[in-house]
Amino acid sequence: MGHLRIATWNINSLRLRMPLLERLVGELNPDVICLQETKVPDLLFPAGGPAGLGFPHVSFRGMKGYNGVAILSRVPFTPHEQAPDWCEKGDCRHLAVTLSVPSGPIELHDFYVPAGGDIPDRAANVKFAHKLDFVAEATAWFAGNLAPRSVLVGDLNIAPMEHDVWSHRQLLDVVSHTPVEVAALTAWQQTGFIDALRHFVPADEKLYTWWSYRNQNWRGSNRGRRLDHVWITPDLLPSLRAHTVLKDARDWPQTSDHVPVCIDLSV
DNA sequence: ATGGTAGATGCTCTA
Repeated sequence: MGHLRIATWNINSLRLRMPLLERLVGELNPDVICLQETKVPDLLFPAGGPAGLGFPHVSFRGMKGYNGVAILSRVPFTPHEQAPDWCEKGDCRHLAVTLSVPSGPIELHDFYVPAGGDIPDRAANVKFAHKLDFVAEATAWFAGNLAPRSVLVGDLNIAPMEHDVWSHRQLLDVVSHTPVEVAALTAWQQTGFIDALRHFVPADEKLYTWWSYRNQNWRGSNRGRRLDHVWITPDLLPSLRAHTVLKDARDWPQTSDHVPVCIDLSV
């Protein structure tokens, strides 16, 4: 039996941070990398880059300037051709593939959920409405289409638990931790997923994957949030071996405000 | 209460 390490990272511009992607490969040696905010149109995707890093299997969906997701893999996969167009915006926030591993196929979803703007009010802020609608659509879709042996990763832009943020009280009205968002994300997860990171880190322990660019003393003040997630279906729980939150990546030169996260599965 | 930074873009948006 082998192992499969699946990493997820909001890279915040793939072209700018190809050297950091190489560093990620060197430090974590993942078998699969799911990226968000690639910010590169498909025609400009650095096609030879992933193969040069040892990832010959690539799927990507990008657009000019914003959003964009990509899956890079050492193991063969089949891309899903028929993915929902969430909120009918065509805005490149989701990719799915079926990984071919010895124990059988694993379905992998890579999501970049809308950030939602600054005002946590659906009526006053169309970006917040979009975020809630996106999560509701995803919830409905997974309620009817969740496959066995599924892994869902990505920047979900919601920190659901009290200790997923530096101050539960102070962030209750801050987009990413409002009760309505938490309820929405919880409903999505409850379509059939286990929170793989919290399997390892107790609920009363702080766990963050993002620290704002606006706080240069990010480690000292440690005002982080857990916006990046790894969910698995219960049938994969016996295979779940380890997790990593690569916090030191937040100190890499010209890095993303998110850090890479990964899990190890026995396959 | 405010503003702080970053990336892509092109005289501003998104995060």
